[in-house]
Amino acid sequence: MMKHATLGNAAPKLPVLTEQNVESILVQHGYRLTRPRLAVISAALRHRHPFTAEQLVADLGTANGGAIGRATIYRTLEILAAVDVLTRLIQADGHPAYICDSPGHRHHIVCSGCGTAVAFTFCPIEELAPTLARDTAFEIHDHLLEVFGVCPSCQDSKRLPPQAHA
Amino acid sequence: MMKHATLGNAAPKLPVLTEQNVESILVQHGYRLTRPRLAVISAALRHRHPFTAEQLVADLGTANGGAIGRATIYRTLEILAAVDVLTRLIQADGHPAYICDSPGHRHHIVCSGCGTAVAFTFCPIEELAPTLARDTAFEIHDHLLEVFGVCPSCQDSKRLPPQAHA
DNA sequence: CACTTACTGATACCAGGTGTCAACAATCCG
DNA sequence: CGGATTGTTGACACCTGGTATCAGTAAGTG
Repeated sequence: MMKHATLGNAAPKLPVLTEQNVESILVQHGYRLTRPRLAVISAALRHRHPFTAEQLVADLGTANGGAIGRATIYRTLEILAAVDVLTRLIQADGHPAYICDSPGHRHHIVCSGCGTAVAFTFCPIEELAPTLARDTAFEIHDHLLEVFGVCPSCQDSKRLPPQAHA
Repeated sequence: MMKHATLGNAAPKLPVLTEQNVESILVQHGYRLTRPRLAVISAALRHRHPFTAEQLVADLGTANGGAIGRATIYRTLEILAAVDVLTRLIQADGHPAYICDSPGHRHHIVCSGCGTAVAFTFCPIEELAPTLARDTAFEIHDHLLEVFGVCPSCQDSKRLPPQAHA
């Protein structure tokens, strides 16, 4: 068994999501393109690692140079998740974070060291669901799956002589 | 492929966890058996569905008849999870809840209607992990998996004539 | 350009949870 | 059994992450 020699796309060739992509998706869904939303989109896309909502608040919030309200940032993240260009994931410490992705069902493997997340499209629940539904008599509607581990570069830094400067 | 005709134990024959079990497990791990802890254990075991920490606070907290501090309740839940008799799971609405289980790796399928959770021991990540590790070069350490659906009895109530009294 | 309506930001609030610390009480030891 | 020791407790303050409200603002439309 276990014929899935590849995982859909574990690391390579994820289509890049641009600001233009996101903007047109928003318009297609009937959302207005406002200055605060554009700023949130731009900031979210700049992050290559998962980021927390409060990080965006720190970047863009009225407390700092920015002029975007906390509520607006949360609302915009919610919209981006609703149109499927943003994934909300749970980090190893249990706290939520967000990451921009092209639309489509995917899960993430998240590094407990640096937070880097790699998406994969293979979903083991799809094949488990029928058995599970039969055995439990539940109707299955959704699931939550995150994998936690250590990324290659954090593995390397751990292997270094422990005489680190800190 | 897909030879798992059963899921370990999806619904039947879960060994029952008693107060005595939990108490001896705690002692084995070097924890003291205090009056507040016994009360939390007893309250937690009384719940047959997942419960939130704040529910226990409502049941046992100093605000009500009880005399157990909020912090103590949270700390005790943490201990019970550490010795593996309590699972912290995430409900469909994203909020955490707790449920008592005999020790062992398991996941839950949680009803979005009534909150009922059914445990299963089959873990699809175990077989996925090697492929994932190879494809991403991550060291895999842990994972989070919850399945959401509707339990048989909530399916029934939805099927009833929609002239509900509410 | 004016108007409709979605959107914004300030503020207050909530849930869920953690840190601190003096008082307390399980257990150990003799 | 009677302390002493040390893990544990409860009150309290505080924190993160997020939501509700609502008057004011600005996108998009004709």
